[in-house]
Amino acid sequence: MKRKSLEAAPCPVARSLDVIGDWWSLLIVRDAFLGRRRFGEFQKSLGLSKNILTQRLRGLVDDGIMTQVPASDGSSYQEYALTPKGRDLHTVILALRQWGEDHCFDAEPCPTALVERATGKPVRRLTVQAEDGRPLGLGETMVVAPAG
Amino acid sequence: MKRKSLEAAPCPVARSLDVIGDWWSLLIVRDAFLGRRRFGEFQKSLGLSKNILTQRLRGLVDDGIMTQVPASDGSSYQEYALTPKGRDLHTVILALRQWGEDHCFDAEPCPTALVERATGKPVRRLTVQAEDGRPLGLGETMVVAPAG
DNA sequence: CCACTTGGTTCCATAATGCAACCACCTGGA
DNA sequence: TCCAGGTGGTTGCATTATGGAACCAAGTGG
Repeated sequence: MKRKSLEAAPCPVARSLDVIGDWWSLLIVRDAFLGRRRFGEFQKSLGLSKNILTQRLRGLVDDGIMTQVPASDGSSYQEYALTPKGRDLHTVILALRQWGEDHCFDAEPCPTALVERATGKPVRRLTVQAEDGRPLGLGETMVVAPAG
Repeated sequence: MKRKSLEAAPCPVARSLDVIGDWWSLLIVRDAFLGRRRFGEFQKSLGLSKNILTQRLRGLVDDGIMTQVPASDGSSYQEYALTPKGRDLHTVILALRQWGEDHCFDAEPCPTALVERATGKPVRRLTVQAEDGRPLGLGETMVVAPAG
């Protein structure tokens, strides 16, 4: 009776969620985007227990999303850094961020924003677009099996 | 010792994950995008047990992501349909899809693709962009607190 | 009116989570 | 050099969530 695995599912969404779909992994990745690299930083920031953090970090390393690297401050500790595969989660995190900004702050205003570092201007909103850039609504897309 | 709630977190990513960050909710939403509407359809497609599906659907309805509507075939059963809030998850699902296509099909080719219905051409790749459309790498963005 | 489908609920065993205590190694200062 | 504290974990145990199966009521089709 273990948790159902989706790793063999044909759908890429299911496979992604099988890897990063638990409660903490994406938050750890988000923290890594924010520059956090040390075990203690993640633990303090997320407020999760250390055994769970250990499990999750190990999972992220096993899945090639993060790697352990020597600490940048010269100490003999190790740090966790995103791999290219982990950095590719940027759009996933941004999509979640924009949805949360729109729908999870009913009363209060959302206290943070993602901006371009050079200009300080907010990042452009993600939209589903056709090949040529036309915006596509929900009914204008479909999922197909290319080489049935 | 219940699962830690992130609903009061200041970060919109955390709040999003608090709502849709469990193993099944986003997959149900994905199925809804694919046109599935009935309890039985979700259950057969996802292969999850009915009690869990009941819980998740109830949660999605409570959170305003889906609603129960009278069945479209005239029977007295009910169906589950996405609300506008649920439809806004389209970019989140697409981001997960693209990441999965890139990183979760090492050996085999990914068997499905999201295409524009009218043309059959694949949807454009999501990227993080500046206000004017320039692509932004990971180091070119930062999170700020607008009205500190 | 009766069999079958649909959409659940209930019960129970098992896995995941969270807290706290513990521990080894590293580091910095006296 | 020695020891206090920080870092990065592990272990044990209580509590929750998950998953499977059995059960059940209302709807539906013949």
